[in-house]
Amino acid sequence: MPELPEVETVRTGLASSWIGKRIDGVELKRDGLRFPFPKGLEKRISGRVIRNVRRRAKYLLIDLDNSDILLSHLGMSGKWTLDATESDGKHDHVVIYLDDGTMSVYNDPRRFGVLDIFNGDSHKLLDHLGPEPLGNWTHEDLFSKLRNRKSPIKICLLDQKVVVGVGNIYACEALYRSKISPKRKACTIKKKECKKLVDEIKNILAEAIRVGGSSLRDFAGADGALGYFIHQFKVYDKEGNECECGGTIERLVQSNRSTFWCKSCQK
DNA sequence: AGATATTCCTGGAGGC
DNA sequence: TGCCTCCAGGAATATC
Repeated sequence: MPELPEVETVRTGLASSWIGKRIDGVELKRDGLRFPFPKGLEKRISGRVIRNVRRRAKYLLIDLDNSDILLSHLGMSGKWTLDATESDGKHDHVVIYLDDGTMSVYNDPRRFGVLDIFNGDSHKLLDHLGPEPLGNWTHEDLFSKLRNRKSPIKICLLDQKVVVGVGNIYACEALYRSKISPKRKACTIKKKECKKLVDEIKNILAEAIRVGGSSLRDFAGADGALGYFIHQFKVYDKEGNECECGGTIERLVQSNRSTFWCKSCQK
């Protein structure tokens, strides 16, 4: 379940392995993932040199030397394996051959991922995205986005127009740290609470990136598979556990998604 | 425009 | 053992 920190960690891994390499060939083992692969993708990227690997929200952006940009989203179960030794796994969908003789394999059992290519600064999947939480995102910005929203704060945090990169896990954890109930209508969150929430979102994402970065070697695994790592969570998937305040962690369903929280200390 | 439900997909867990 | 159902996740899409 890659959220922003996991994607950022994958970006670091891909960058260190890919930048400066030329793509000698590409093999697509199916028609597409969540969307069909663009027509002529193999021809379009073969021979190109990778200039940079960037991230926007949970999207990986791979800059090629002809200013084309390859876009990769891991969906929920996507994984890049660098320096792979084989590429015939059940859910291996894309193989990229680099000029150093290595093979990078994209594996994704659930196929919620995306692989696309575009040129210019506009892409349908990127155009509507909200602010990066680790950029100069402020509590004033969050406050103004929430002021007319009647849905629960938890749901708004998952809305990529409000802020990007925060998924189900970090939304739960950030609300817990901020002592804000996930059920609160977003428009009732005070400016001071937005400040706390923004601070905690920045904190937990930065912490997770640090953990991912420092454990990149282990996290990458012996086979070089970049996926997601296990972070220490306080409430996520901890239903029934005792909270530090003495209360009990509970699970509730909001818009068909699990929310974990402590009724005693989140108000 | 905002809110809500549905959709994609597979694997793992739990029930019987 | 095997089947069935449910659940997890991101985010576009459709519908109200």
